[in-house]
Amino acid sequence: MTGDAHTRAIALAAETMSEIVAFWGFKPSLGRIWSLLYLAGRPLSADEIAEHTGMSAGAVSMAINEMLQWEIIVRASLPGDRKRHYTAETDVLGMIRRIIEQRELRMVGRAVGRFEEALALVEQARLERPDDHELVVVAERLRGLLVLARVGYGLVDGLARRGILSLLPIRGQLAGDASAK
Amino acid sequence: MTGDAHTRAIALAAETMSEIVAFWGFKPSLGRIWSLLYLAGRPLSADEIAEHTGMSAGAVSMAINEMLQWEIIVRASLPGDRKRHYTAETDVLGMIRRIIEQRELRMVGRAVGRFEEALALVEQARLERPDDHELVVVAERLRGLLVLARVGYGLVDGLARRGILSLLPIRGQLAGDASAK
DNA sequence: CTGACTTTTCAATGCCTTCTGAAAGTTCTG
DNA sequence: CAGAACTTTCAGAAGGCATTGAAAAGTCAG
Repeated sequence: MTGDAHTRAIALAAETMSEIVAFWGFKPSLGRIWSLLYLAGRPLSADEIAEHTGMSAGAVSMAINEMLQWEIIVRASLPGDRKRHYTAETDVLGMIRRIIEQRELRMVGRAVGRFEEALALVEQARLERPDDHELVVVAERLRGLLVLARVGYGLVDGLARRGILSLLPIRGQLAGDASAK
Repeated sequence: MTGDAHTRAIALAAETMSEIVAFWGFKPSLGRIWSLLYLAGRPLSADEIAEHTGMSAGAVSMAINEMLQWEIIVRASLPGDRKRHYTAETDVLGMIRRIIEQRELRMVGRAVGRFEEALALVEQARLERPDDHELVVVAERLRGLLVLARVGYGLVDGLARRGILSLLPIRGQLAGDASAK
């Protein structure tokens, strides 16, 4: 890592964020770009982003549009410049809430539906072969998965509705700095 | 999807689980194999797994060892058979707790450390150039990220210690079936 | 100890996702 | 409305990751 402390700090934060969002299922470059915009503190144009990240103009364009869709960044019209500029959405908790609502909730919901479908298939098979003990086991375990998936759905739904911070109360005591800033 | 209802049900559940675990950052095949073992309700050998999933013996071996490490499946010695057999761990909540503890907690912890490092770099740069307003903005925002990361760490840590179900109380009312089974 | 059977290892392969580079499309200015 | 500036699109390239296939290692019964 080269450059002055300022540059290195931004690179380090961007790299960290890229890993976090990759872990969370997004392209790493989205995290890098968001960090760049967030820490720049002013609107940047697509080619400034390309320059700082080393990405091609095409890749930057695609990343920007993906992030606009998630409302993770925002367009900022800068007077006197024909280029479009972008700033990072700063309400990180809101971003997380939105993503949970639009992505995780959908995924868990689909899982619930598929487990229900699988269970229905087994119950149907049981009607035809009531004495098959194996089917009893499968049905029982599928019911277990289904219950779990439904509980998960309820949790995610609650998170999406109330926001991540609704989790904090359960922790009893929260580290002092959590309410700073 | 072909075969009788029983077979299709298992395939559907396995596919669903493979997507869930893939989403969660594991290889899809781990989810498929776990489902297979979970729904089989009896110990299966490596080649039975290979047969049902269509994977090669090598891939099955690697998947099995990865799952044994996470304690997601368990070895079961079957008398009279030289092959090793495996069963699925059935305590799904315990599995989740373990994974959160060993993986998510580590990752969030690393993020905290890296944001601290980045902030330290910026503070150092500020000593040299106290009038650089840009550095003030960067430092302030980095502090924001750091606070968030620390709160996240606290949350994940709480989850790992108390288990996922510690989240349920916050939901006020829980769907009736959550405490079934 | 031997040979058969089972599991592990790992280089080569194929697959899938993301990025590049350039052409096409769009928007703005004069 | 012409031309320049900027953005988007997309076919192909690159790279990363999981799987294959076969050889090596390990295990067990007799």
